[in-house]
Amino acid sequence: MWEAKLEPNVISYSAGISACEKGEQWQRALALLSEMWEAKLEPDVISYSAGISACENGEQWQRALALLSEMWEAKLEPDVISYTAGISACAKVEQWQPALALLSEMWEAKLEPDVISYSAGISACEKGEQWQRALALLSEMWEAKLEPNVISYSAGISACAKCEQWQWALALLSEMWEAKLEPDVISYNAGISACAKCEQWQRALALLSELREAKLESNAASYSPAIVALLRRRDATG
DNA sequence: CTAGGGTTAG
Repeated sequence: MWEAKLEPNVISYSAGISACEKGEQWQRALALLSEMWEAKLEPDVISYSAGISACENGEQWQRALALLSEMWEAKLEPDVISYTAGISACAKVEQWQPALALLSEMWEAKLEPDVISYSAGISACEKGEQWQRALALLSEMWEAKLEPNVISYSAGISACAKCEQWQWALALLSEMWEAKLEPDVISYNAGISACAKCEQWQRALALLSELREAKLESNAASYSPAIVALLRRRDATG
């Protein structure tokens, strides 16, 4: 654009930053942010949030946090989306403590985290194998009148699955029905995975049937854990 | 008109 004597604006730069998604492109994203300052095109909240997401994809969680600080310094108040992107950046690399710290920081900054922020936090707990904390976040959402949705619950069930807490995974599935939230394939698959990991193969198969009865389209992730559980049982029983 | 955030297996 510069070469064509067309001056890019803040939106063009933000789009460019957002395009720096894969692999090592986070460096390019950060370079674009600096370039904006040099060109006196002040990056806005969206440009920075896109930069934070680029850091997430590049697994650069500290740099994501650094961008959030930089925003405060530049008097560009990060919004709910900027923070949520930061939480995801931490989640991606299993940094559940900084992810939860960001959630608290949001409340302190009077930036009310929304359902997406909490779901990202639950996902961070899942990656960091903190199932109790994932459950705590779900309760916290209800208390804050932020109704968890199917995605929040699926993330919670995954956290239970990862930590081999099949009873809690099933409890969350029931809780969804009580809350009139219909579990989707992802919720079921996470539940099947939890049961399968704990050698609860009958329960895994029961969930698989439920999934089919609900006319939800099963996929490879629905069957793999159940098959693994059955194979383990076969090996165990000879 | 054109830009930013959350869920599943192994």
